[in-house]
Amino acid sequence: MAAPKTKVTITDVAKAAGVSSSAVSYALNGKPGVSEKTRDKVLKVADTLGWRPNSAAKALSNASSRAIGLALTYSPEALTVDSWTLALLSGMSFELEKNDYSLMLRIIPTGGDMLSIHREWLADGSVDGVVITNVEIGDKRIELYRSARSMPVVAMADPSVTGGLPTLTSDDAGGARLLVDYLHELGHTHIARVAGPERYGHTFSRDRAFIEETSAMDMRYDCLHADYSPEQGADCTARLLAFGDPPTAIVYDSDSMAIASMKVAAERGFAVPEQLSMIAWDDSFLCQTVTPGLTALHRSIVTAGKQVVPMLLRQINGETVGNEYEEPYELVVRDSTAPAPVHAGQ
Amino acid sequence: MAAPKTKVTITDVAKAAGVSSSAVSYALNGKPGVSEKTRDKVLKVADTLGWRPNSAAKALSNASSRAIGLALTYSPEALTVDSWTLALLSGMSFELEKNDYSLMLRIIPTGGDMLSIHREWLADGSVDGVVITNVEIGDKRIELYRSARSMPVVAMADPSVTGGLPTLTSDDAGGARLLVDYLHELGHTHIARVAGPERYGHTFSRDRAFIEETSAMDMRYDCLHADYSPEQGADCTARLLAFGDPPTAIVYDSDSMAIASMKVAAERGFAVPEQLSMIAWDDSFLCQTVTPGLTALHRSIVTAGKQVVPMLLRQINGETVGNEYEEPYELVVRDSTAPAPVHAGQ
DNA sequence: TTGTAGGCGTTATCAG
DNA sequence: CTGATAACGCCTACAA
Repeated sequence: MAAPKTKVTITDVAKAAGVSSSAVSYALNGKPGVSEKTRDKVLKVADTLGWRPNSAAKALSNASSRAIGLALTYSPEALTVDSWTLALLSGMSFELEKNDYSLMLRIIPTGGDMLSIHREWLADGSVDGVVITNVEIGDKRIELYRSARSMPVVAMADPSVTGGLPTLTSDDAGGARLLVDYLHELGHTHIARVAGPERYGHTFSRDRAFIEETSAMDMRYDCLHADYSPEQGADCTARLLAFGDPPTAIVYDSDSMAIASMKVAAERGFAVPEQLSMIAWDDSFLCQTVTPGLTALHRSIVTAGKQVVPMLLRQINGETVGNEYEEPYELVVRDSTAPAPVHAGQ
Repeated sequence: MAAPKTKVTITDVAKAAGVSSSAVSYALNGKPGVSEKTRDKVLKVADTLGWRPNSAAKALSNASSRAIGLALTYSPEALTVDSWTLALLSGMSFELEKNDYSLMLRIIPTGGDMLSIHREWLADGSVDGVVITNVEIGDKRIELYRSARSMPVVAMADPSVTGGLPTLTSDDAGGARLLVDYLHELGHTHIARVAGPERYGHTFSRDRAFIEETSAMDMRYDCLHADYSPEQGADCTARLLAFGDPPTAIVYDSDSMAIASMKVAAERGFAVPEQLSMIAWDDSFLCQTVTPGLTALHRSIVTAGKQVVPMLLRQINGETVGNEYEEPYELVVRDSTAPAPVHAGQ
């Protein structure tokens, strides 16, 4: 077959088929208003001519771009190993492809002007819907979409920070309780956590749940906040272990911080898990491949990505959607956790 | 400020400013043909009205979408930790944002119909340019874009498989030589490699360079091909170590396979690096955080991503671009490599 | 310097 | 069942 010369339009097809352009449009879109015979002819001609709808013209006419937007923040250090982002992209893409939608991805440096991207999307019609992640407390994006009310949105966050926008929530408080209770059962009375950035809503949810649950269990709880980067994770661990009375277990808000910290523990002479238990919040292949295997709080980000898309599509379709919840967290016990060490003299 | 009611168009601005729509267009695009006074007025009105150009209309009118396309393949297992992909996305996004371009990302399952995505892009005008990665030998995409000649493209691959399309190449052969020579100097005479999928052009380049260089150095060289997944990486390692006469050094085509294999080596009783040296092709934070630290062949994928975008933009701009080369590989020696073990009795 | 008119490719309306 | 015709919002000759 010959390469299609240039762009072939619906008018070309109409001309070649000897019908009007509207007949072609009907035929091509499987709509009534055209005879079977004409339809077949048009389809055949369109095929041989290699016609494809022009996306811009379609978008202009329908006021729909068949794309959804995702704007992420880029932290040069932390991103290199961020399995979360990639899993989300995969999950979303899987559902988007099924529905003939594309993903408009924008990644900007941390601290960049993300809000203007959303303003653009809100006004220029280049996306039919938007997913918001890493929602901060008092997040401007929430306010923006809330006041506009014209753009399908799903926020992946705790409902307490999404101001009534459709939300997909992971049970962070439940996860925190799961971890605290597990460590409590192992006899730990002093635990610590290296958390994600304090400004994020999910970090806050976890913070609060940890405090509540440890206090209910009468455990001592220390918490340091980092940016998910291996470096800061390791730093925080070093600080925690330098205490006169260091914790006997540390929970990390990301697998990368946990893994980077294993080396620190080893260097400081803390045997894992005998003297120090370590747990990663969010599981990945790394947790199972590292030695000792890292006990982790598991959830499927891919599944969350798959879940968020239909919520968007339903809105685009004019339906109202409420909040949904991700699969619950699940504790995967490996080799990095053990009963609390018995202090000499106790 | 009040939330902009609905979409505000150029005509609305014209009406509000009391001028014609073309005057508005000129003013907004900074083109001559309008007085300073009018321009200022228009700009002011547009701003207060919250006008933003409609992307579809603009695209239709200019035949330009200000988006570039990237279609990737999704392997549920391998993707979870693929730092390569994310680094590429970051690098590309960084440059794209600077130039006011978006990234159209499509991820499909391995074995899916990627070609039809490209046919779509070629015909529907939804992207102004395309980046092709993981080029296979005899890749249909190359043929497609070569015969169409209408779409700006950059292939990230070896020029030998890109059929004359503009190409960004990493010096895979050079990297291979670097590794072989390094291991040779350490006294290794029998090395192995767990490579990526055989169908990829870059795998082939490495394969050939390894064979040539090891043969020149009079070294024995074994090679197994895997899919970059930790599982297959570990499997291959197990097989290699089960030989009666196992290699004393193994090179992995991805950091994830290398890391997953460290556990296998330990289980089989191979001390790293004393009895077995391990090297990862492509460096990441994981390599330095793991114990022992993994010696790695380093390159900046982020930089490559940054490099590929201008190549595309220049083409979009009508310029002709040739092949370019990524920064050379650099060997980062850590703790997983050592002189070849001396055999008992030698 | 300004405004009018036509085109970009589709979809949708409304006569025939 | 068909085929003009008018949007969609922007750009750009071309006239005034």
